[in-house]
Amino acid sequence: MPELPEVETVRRGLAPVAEGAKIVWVELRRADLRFPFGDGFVENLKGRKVTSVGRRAKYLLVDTDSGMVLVMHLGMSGSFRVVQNSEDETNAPNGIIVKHDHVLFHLETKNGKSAKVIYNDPRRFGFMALIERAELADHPWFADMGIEPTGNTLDSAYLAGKFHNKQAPLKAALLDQKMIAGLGNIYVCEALWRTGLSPKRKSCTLVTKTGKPTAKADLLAFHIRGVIDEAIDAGGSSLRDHRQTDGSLGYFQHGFAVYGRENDPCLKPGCSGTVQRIIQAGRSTFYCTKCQK
DNA sequence: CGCATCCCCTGCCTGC
DNA sequence: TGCAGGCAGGGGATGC
Repeated sequence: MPELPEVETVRRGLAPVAEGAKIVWVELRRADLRFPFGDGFVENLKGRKVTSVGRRAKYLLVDTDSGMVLVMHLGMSGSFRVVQNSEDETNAPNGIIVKHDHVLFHLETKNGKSAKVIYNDPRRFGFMALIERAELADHPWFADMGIEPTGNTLDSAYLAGKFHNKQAPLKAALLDQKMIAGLGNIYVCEALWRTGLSPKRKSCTLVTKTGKPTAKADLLAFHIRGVIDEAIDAGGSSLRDHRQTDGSLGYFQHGFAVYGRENDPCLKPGCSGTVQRIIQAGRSTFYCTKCQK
């Protein structure tokens, strides 16, 4: 599921339960996800208090009172669900565990109630690690990371700086987390459609000879922020059966203009084009060849 | 260095 | 019905 809006939705679901809670114990149901959990993963979390639940790009950052941060990435298929003590395992015939539940965080919330936060990940492309807060910025996962596509930090001047002399197609450049951190396949396709830019176009064509952003670069920055903000407001997108931490569904997938709409008519008013699917860097790109140039 | 290709893993959908 | 093939929202390693 997770691009930035989905991870942010997860963060907002976990924060009310986890912030201020004590981690009573952590149950690993296998030795690794994508990577091993690392030495001392369980021991260093046990008995600690969660001070905040944050996010950077597609990473969840759970700060604890030991000064260590629980860093979690959902990969392609990771999800969390929260089980409160009122819906205990005694109510379920086979307990609360379902297939691909890999990690259980047993919490005592700030209200003194017990709760479990359960990580499920069929494909196991997700990962978790404990990192010292002071070392986080220099960690390889974060050191070269680009800016967030939310708020007002992303503008055309930033894009111009990154795209100057860049030969890579726009699709590849926008997926590169070193440029903008948090964009994924869906929202790159949607932002390019909104802007009327071809995903195959060379990135440097949005920069003038003197290094200034073109009008299209202005528009692209505007639409990247817009699509991300709208998706967050919609609770993210629920593809297949992915759900939020409380089991509810996001609904931004109903707002896709091109993603997953191969051979369907372009939705741009006045455009008679058809949405095409091509493969770029091994992944599907959806776009309208008529209005995206 | 920049860019393209392939891979990690499991599940689901399609077509034969 | 069964099975093979293709596809999936992420990121990293490799090779040119």
